[in-house]
Amino acid sequence: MSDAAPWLDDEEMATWLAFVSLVSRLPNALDGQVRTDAGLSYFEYTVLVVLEHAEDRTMRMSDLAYLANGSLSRLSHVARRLEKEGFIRRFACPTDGRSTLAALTEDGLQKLAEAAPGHVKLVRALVFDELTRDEMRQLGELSKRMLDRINP
Amino acid sequence: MSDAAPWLDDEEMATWLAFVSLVSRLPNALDGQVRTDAGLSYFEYTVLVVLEHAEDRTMRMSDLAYLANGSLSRLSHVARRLEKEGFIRRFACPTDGRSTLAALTEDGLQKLAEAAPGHVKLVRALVFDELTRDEMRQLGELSKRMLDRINP
DNA sequence: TCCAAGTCGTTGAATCTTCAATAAATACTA
DNA sequence: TAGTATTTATTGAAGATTCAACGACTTGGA
Repeated sequence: MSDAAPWLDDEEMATWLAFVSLVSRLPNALDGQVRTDAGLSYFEYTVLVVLEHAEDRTMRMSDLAYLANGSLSRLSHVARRLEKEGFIRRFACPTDGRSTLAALTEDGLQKLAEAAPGHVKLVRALVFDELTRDEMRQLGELSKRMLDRINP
Repeated sequence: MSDAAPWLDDEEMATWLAFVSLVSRLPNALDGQVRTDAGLSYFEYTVLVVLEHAEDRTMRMSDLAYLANGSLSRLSHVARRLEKEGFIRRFACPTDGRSTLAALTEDGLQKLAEAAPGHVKLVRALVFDELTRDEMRQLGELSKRMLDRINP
């Protein structure tokens, strides 16, 4: 902590204000759509989407939490709710007694179908319709680099 | 809602996965630093920063909520905590009886000083150190455009 | 002026998330 | 192999956020 970082200059500050505002507001926008269309939070929706693309639509809780961008504890609480509603089921992992596997049910798959079209439409409207192909690639590139900094 | 949006192609999907992951994780990273350095949530910190830059370090609750990227209700709850701790004070607006003004106190200013250096350092480490000048400008540009889509 | 409609902020209840503690199983090491 | 350290997941309590309802005030039009 000994070395002080220089403060942001005007251009950096303008960039930061816009970017941090985007980062704060985009999740709310996504959440609102999914909640309206399917009665799920965006995190719950993400959990179901990740499971949908997993092999056998099944995944370890730890891995699911990581891919859904949430903590294991958060997932555990949410999984209880999702299981209670019948969208997923949980069972012990046969090869590692510590692990729990979560699987998407048919009801969960159907729930996804309710939210997905509206979600794609919103993502297009808010993000992709605004970008050229090159800008889109660049956004992905920059995002990956920043992510690498965030993750250990 | 009649027209269906085409699903994302591979490049779009890869971009979206990275971007949405970033958007989900960056707030947590920022929150952790501010919480460690000053015992504030990132939203609380943002509220103080916005006030710091306001005229007379004073601002209407509504405007403050907007600029801090939160709902008015959220701000109202947080303002109670911040006021209790002595970092801000609230008083009736003299020109509009409906409004409340919030002002940063000396203690609040000092609290900011505890968190700011670490915050700049982290923002640099996670975002700006990773980008060239042109990429930085581009990120700001794209962020602004997406924000315009989100806001009404 | 008076009333209806709109704006501004707060509040309490319900919901969600985090944090720390715990339990159970596996991996490592001497 | 015994003992310790790690990994995995869940839980309950504390804290934070959202939502809907409310009260107080202002604005605009009849």
